[in-house]
Amino acid sequence: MSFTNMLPVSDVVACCAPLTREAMTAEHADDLARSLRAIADPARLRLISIVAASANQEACVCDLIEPIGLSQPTVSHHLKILTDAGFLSRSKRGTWAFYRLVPGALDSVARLLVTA
Amino acid sequence: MSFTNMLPVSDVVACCAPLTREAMTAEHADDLARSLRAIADPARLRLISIVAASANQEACVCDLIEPIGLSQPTVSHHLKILTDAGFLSRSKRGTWAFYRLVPGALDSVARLLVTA
DNA sequence: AATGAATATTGAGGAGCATCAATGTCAGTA
DNA sequence: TACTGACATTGATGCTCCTCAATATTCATT
Repeated sequence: MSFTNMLPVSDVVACCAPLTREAMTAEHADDLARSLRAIADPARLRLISIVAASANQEACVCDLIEPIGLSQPTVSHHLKILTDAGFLSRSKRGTWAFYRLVPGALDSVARLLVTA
Repeated sequence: MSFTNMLPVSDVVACCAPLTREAMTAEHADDLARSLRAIADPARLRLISIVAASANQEACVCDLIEPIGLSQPTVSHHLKILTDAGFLSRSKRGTWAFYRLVPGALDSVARLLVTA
């Protein structure tokens, strides 16, 4: 996945009618597809899920590697994709990196899918 | 995309708490990711959009090729993916194939994404 | 400074996917 | 039966992406 020209969800869904209201433009379709691709992966869905279900709605990478069952570089890779896409935010404290959900990001995408 | 073991959205989302309520299982993540991958493509998003915005909420392939701007086999390919995933239904009348939205399919996915 | 721990980045291999040209299938028609 | 039109399938090509090993970076501790 090339994440040059990645723009966060909040921009993608700032405007615009839901998917089924009127024929969408090619550009709008590209943007929404980019956001959807970021969450269309089982490892990333589980990362989101674990982060959301964690105490304080945040988790550090060290807490995510074992439950996900992938290598540390791969987990970091997925976290970067989710962060670049605007679904997660990152804050570093000491040597640890903590990730948390960006409020409303998932809901924005969900709103675009909903029918009427 | 291998569509062996493809199961429609309705089954994927029959049960289960939204993504952020509790840590999801690997199987559930796989299923949801499969559904999301089906719509995480600009051409397929536009197909859904055009079908939904058409008169009677249905459109035949011949009406879709020109606005999408891809070859006829490619459009058929995308329509098959959306149909297998449970987002579109197909009905053949004469030599024409008409596609329409499966009611509630998109909403089911949207419900899983929504936060709390 | 040197060491160790947590995370990120790089590079590579292999699987998956979008696309098209060519061909196949099937219904309607002459 | 032959032919035409609408759509589906097959096969090939090139690109995208997931994954890991190896390496780099960054921060705290000694």
